[in-house]
Amino acid sequence: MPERPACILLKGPLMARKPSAETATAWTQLLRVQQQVFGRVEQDVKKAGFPPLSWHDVLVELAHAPHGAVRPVELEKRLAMPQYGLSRLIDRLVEAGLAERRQCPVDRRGLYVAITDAGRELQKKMALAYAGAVERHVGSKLSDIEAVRLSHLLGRLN
Amino acid sequence: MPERPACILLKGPLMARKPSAETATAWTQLLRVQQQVFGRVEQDVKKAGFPPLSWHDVLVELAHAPHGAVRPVELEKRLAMPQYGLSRLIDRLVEAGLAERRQCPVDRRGLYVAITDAGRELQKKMALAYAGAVERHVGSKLSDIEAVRLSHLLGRLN
DNA sequence: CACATCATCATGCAACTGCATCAATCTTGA
DNA sequence: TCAAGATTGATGCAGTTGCATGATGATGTG
Repeated sequence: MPERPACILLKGPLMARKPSAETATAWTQLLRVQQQVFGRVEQDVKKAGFPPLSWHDVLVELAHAPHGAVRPVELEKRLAMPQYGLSRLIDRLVEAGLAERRQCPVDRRGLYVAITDAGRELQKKMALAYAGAVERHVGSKLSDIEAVRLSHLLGRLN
Repeated sequence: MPERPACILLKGPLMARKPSAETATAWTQLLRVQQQVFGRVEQDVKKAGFPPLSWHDVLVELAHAPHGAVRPVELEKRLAMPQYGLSRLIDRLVEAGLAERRQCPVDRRGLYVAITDAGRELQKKMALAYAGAVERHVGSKLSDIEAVRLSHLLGRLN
């Protein structure tokens, strides 16, 4: 079977096939619900006196890593975060005394970001507030079966 | 801003029940997948030379409203956008000649935001690029049945 | 080796966001 | 009617993000 012939219709912006109504609804729901639920969870955590959730994401990665240290490059991949965003997030963590930068012995371009004791402590406290908020805004609204189905459907988008 | 109901169980950080593993997975998937998919769609639209998707959201609301004009208060509700965010988004739309502010005859605090011809034109073109990107990044990855199930599960979180 | 290319991380700048607050107007209730 | 309070919208400020680019060190190739 020959390749689909190069189609002039696909060249310009007009080539786009339209999504079905079902797809459109799923798209808008995805945006809206994620925004709402994320907002509620982060608000709860902030109102408990904690920094943004992204701080926690990094601290968890560090806390669970051997020696409490990870290369930024590795964090970028694990957290799907842009390089400049991570660089500045590390700035803030360092500024707050929660992490420190160390020279990487094997690659002198590179770094290790290491969690401090204060970082570990904050991470543990924050995890409680975070978990509570997720339970309140997600766990209590879905059965485990539904949660699995949701994860699975979301996974198909990746 | 509505007060959160006082709940003694929510007072300390320690009271928080932890979410199940299923819930936790659903939460992380929700964040990750939404971020990824939204990023891809918005990138596609931007690379086609269009402004952010939020512009489109407002333009669509305006375009479909009677007389092409809506009160900001109404937009806030429909788009679930914070008041100051919308106020500034309107600034940008006006600045770009896509909308204009008009005095509201029935409430002198209020406004009407009205779409311009240029706004209608952009909205139409943008809708094509937007629809194409959604079809590419969402529609093509889910059957309609799955999309309905996804919408339904997401709806339970709201 | 010498050079071009790539990988890693930082940063200047403009745009955007969140928060608090202000100004103007409307609504309510004694 | 009038004062207290609520609603509507804008804005100053600090913090954050996106984009492009720079600086430095690694890697690969002739």
